[in-house]
Amino acid sequence: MASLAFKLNDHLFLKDPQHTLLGQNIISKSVELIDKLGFELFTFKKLAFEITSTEASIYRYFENKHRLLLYLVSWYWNWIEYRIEISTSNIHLPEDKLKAGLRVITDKKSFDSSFAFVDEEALHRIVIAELDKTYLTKDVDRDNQEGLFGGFKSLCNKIANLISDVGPEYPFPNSLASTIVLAAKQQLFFSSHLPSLSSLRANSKIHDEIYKFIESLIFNTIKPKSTHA
Amino acid sequence: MASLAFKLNDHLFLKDPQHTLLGQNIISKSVELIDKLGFELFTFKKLAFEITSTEASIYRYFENKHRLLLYLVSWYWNWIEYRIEISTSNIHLPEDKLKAGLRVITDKKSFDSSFAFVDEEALHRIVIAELDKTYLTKDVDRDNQEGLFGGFKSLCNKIANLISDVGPEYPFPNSLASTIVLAAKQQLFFSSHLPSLSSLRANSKIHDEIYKFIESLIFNTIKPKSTHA
DNA sequence: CATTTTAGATAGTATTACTATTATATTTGT
DNA sequence: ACAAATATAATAGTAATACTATCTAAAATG
Repeated sequence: MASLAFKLNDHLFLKDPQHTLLGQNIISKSVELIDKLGFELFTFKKLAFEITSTEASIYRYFENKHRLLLYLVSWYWNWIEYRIEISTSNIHLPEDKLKAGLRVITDKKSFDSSFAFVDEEALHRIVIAELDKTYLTKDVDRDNQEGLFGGFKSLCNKIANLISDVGPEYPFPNSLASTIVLAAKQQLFFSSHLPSLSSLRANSKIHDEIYKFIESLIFNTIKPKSTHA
Repeated sequence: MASLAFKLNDHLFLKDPQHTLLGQNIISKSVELIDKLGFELFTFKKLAFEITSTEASIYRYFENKHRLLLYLVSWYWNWIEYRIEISTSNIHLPEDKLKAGLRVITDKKSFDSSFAFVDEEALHRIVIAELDKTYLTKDVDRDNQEGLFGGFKSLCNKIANLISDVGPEYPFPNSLASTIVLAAKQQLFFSSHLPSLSSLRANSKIHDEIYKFIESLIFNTIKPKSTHA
């Protein structure tokens, strides 16, 4: 089994955790722990205990727990973009390319054996619950300058391009791209926790329902059929 | 000047802050302070210092700082809904009613003299930056049972109804409503902090731009023109 | 084999998010 | 007008958090 690694922005970590055993333990156990406790109750001390190491050792890899979260989230977006690349590479019709991309975004996430020490299902739940905390801080602008949101920006930009290929005249491709990427995760959350904020039911078909919601949103918006009808 | 008050869910507070001077000071100064420091760095100790009172006194009004945030956000959504009611009450055409509602959501927020001790402009910034923290917690389900998200749910429901009045056959009114309410604030944030995630420029016309983006999204989605063209 | 790198052990600090208790104002009902 | 209830202030205390610092041992590397 080939084990791949993403090249993430240097500022996300002090020492690249992908290269050492301790680093890989930090990643895999922090995913499990943040998923279980939520980011607020997650601490380096608890993580250290779980991997039978010490706080000080973890601080050698990550400046603080916010950077660790940024690292995980960034890894997630790299993974999504990589999956979109795979699933759109042999499609040529712009409409179908966009649809394939939307499928990746709205699909259920499950373990990807190319990345042995990451539980993608848990990581997806973390992104749903904690993504906004990565950029809704007083440090956004500084963090952005350091390139810490590169993964998310790159993915949204990719979707924006797919949108523009379908509807070159549509004036807001970037806004639409970020809106639907966020809407996909919001609707998943709402459907199971605040159901009155969603028209979708949290059952086995939920991912397909979200896809339909997003598809109708995008295609009707970028190619209002009346224009050429 | 008539001073109005909203009837907010009892569980949001221990003692209603609208009824006492100290309570009003807590509200008005916490808005200023959370806006300035961000929710993480905001503490009851700092707030107590600002209003020359004590931590213990503030704890008599609010169980903890999360409930205070929920209170402020809830107040905000009540205010928005109230403004939508005013601006749509004398409109009869469903399309125009929906448009008027969208205007309220996307418009620049400024001080409303009916509520003397609340700075709505600052409160709007708080909602943009901190809303997600109100429900993206491990306590969502419990908080939801207590009715703490009533304000947001009620507003989204109102928008969903306006949507259904325009397009009765559209299958996802609630999802669309929550999506656009959140998109409006996200785009405002992105346009000034992560501009590559938005097609809109953060200048004096930003609110009008956001309106156009949202309007095209909604109207094309709920009434795809081809259907009857 | 020497040296750099990596990790573990231990200790310490300011701050946070509370809880508890007591004392003193202020308001209210009669 | 006065007692009783309520509201607030003052003070103290606690477990936990998010770090920082230093020193030593082990392991990888050249």
